[in-house]
Amino acid sequence: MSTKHASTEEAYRLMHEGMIALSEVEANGIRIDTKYLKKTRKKLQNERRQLLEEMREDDIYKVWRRRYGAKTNLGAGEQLANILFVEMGMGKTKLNLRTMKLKRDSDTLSKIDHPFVRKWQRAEKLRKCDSTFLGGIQNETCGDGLLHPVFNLHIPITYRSSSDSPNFQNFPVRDPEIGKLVRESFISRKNHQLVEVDYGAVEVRVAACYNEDPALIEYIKDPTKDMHRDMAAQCFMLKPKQVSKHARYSGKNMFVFPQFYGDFYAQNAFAMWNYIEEAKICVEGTEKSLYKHLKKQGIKKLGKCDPESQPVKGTFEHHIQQVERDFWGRRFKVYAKWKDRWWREYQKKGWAESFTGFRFSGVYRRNEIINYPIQGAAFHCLLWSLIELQKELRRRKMKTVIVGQIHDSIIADVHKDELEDYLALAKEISTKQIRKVWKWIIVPLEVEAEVSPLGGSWHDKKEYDLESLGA
DNA sequence: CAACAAAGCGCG
DNA sequence: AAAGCGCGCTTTGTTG
Repeated sequence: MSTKHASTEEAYRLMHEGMIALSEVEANGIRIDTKYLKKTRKKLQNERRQLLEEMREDDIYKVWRRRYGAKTNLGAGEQLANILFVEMGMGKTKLNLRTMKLKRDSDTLSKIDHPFVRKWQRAEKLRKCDSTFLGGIQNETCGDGLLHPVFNLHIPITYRSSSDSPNFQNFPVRDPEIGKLVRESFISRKNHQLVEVDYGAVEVRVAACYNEDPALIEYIKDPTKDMHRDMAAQCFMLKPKQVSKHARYSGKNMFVFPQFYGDFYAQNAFAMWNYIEEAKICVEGTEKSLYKHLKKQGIKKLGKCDPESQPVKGTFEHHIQQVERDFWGRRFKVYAKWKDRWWREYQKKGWAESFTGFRFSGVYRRNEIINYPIQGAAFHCLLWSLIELQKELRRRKMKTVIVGQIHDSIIADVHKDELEDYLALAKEISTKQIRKVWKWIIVPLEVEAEVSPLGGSWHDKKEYDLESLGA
């Protein structure tokens, strides 16, 4: 391997300075709309109460009541599973043989077509939103309206960070409705606006630094190429032009990323099939569902997706197996070789080391020892940038404060007169300066920015064109 | 009553 | 051969 690695001393220094920088972030705090919290929690609780009332009118509730009597609890998933799967024999689920409990996660329940189950799922979603997120924020917000989430560097075995009290790193965003409800709680200080700067595909870029796969590097360097679109096209047997936004999303999050993290075809096929069935994904520019399109291409069924049995020809599972074979055997074969080499080296030495000088020693599984140094080093790019950005804000006596960090993004409360300076600075540090210090970064880095309007909330953030900043 | 484990789910 | 990973938080249900 190259000599471009950081030393253990440098790794220590990064942790030391990182912890100091993050403690400043923590001290800064993020402003909370406490009135909005109160109002919204009440609203959620009312809607949930309404749903529970309606559920008590359903015949399923009668069965529930007969089975559980005074112990009946409409919030207990275990009870629900027993009612649906044992008492009423609706649908199928799996039994955990160790604990003898029935599975009742949202994928399982979604397959049961009944209004009672829909209401139950909705009620649970509202409860999680209310108690974990809004409640968590409310309980930790100080009298001055500032929230000070804690950031840790000494906990994750990957050498990433974690956050608690409350966890600032898992506020909803994928579900638009819940994301809005929660993120409207976060507002800017007076004359400030919330700004989120995040690295684009930093894990993939850092992975490319380790494996030096020419095909992967080409995808990163050539802006006209799009790996996720291409993989979606291959998975769904489309031309690249026929790949819709949703199809690309599926290719990215249900094939490419899981594959990079060591998942395997059966799980990918299962997830993608469910997604196109439920979300009714179409061939781009037409009304034709992907489901139908695949049927026309000779793929009529999903397949068993059981790791024990070989996939049957003509199933989606079999097709995705072929795509996987092509992915590692042809497209990214240098990456595949690197993974084998990395694993063998680790088995020989008993440890592996990240580019950033952090050592992973102890017992790891194959996927872990391959992923952690990538995941860790990707976060260290963010941490390094945060440290330097913080230093520069202080040096320039700026009013802008960094208020949070989410693995590959930095959230700041930026003074209205400092917006352009801040964005230019953040971009310069995190894409240019870092590469002068860490020579192991052999591919370009990119950042994207989202800015919320003055007086707006974290939810109101809009894409900001960094190109418009000029040199 | 407190302490704990398990399940589930939010994010990257 | 194996078949993603890491976190934090809440609720339920059990145990002592």
